[in-house]
Amino acid sequence: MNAKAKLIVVVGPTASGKTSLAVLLGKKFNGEVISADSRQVYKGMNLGSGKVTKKEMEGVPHHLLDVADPKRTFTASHFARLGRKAITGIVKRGKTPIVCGGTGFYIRALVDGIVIPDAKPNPKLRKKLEKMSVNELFEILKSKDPERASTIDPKNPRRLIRALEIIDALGKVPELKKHPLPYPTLFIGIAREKETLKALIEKRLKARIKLGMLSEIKRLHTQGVSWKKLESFGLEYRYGALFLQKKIDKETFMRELTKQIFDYAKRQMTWFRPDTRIHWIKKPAEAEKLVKKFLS
RNA sequence: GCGCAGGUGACAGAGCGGUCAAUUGUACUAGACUGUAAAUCUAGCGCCUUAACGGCUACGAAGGUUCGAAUCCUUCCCUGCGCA
Repeated sequence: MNAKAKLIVVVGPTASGKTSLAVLLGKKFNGEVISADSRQVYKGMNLGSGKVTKKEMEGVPHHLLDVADPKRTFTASHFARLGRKAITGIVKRGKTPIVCGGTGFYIRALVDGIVIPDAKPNPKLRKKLEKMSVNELFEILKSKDPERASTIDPKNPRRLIRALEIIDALGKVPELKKHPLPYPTLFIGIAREKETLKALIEKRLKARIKLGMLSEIKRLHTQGVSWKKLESFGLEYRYGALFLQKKIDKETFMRELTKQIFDYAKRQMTWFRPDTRIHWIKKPAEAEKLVKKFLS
């Protein structure tokens, strides 16, 4: 449609300041933000997921927030579909889409357009397969689709089960294909020293708790989100749920959660680090400069 | 001062003559990622070596016994508990 349309992607570990950078860029460069965060898509999960508030948006429209019900399962596939739609809309309006988030897989699915095999989650089959050992699962996979077996992590039950699920629906796991978005794309990554990040994580966690993060979790539970589900969301929701059920005490809650968030940040970096397209910046001004040049 | 127990890698804690650079947990570090991705999974973790069934230094310290010691003996240092 718009031959001149360009895309900006902001990534970085949790608590690095992506949200405010995206808003800043949105304001300066007439953009709209597409959140790429696997937890912020859920309604009612605000404080625990670090969702931007209306006020913090400063008038910059945000997409892909509150698009899912936490009682149901939302996936990368849904995200890619909705994200694509949102970006098309933004481009049509003559504005610049800014994808911003910490979920590497979602960003890859959306921006690089990896074609996720068209096999819906099959809870019945999953339940059955979950009872088997990794070795058994791997043996079955090897006999049914040796190609996928040769590339898969043979010890990861989740991957194994999904592969078998795809085979159940499609016969075999299709070769990985990509349909990237057709826009020139600038990748910006927020770099943070380990110690700095640690401090930011601690500070942010304390602030969230003060704002009522735990009552938010309690409310979700009251509204019908099971403890089990909340625990599966990880981090704030997992440890918050454990604490509210009195499975852990306050001290353990704080200590473990802080550590887990930091570990998560490291995992995020493992994901982003090898991506050579990313321009790592330390200050918002650097990002501004990059974007200015990129858009001109 | 006497009696008993004990000192092991970042910490906790196994090992009690060879197969031990030393089980395990935690911590730490790195990595993977085809519809759960804040999830799920993997690897490394004394030093040297690209790596090794390779070399070196190691189980409080110093000696000793033995073909061989983290493991046995002696002395010393330190810690805990009991009695003075």
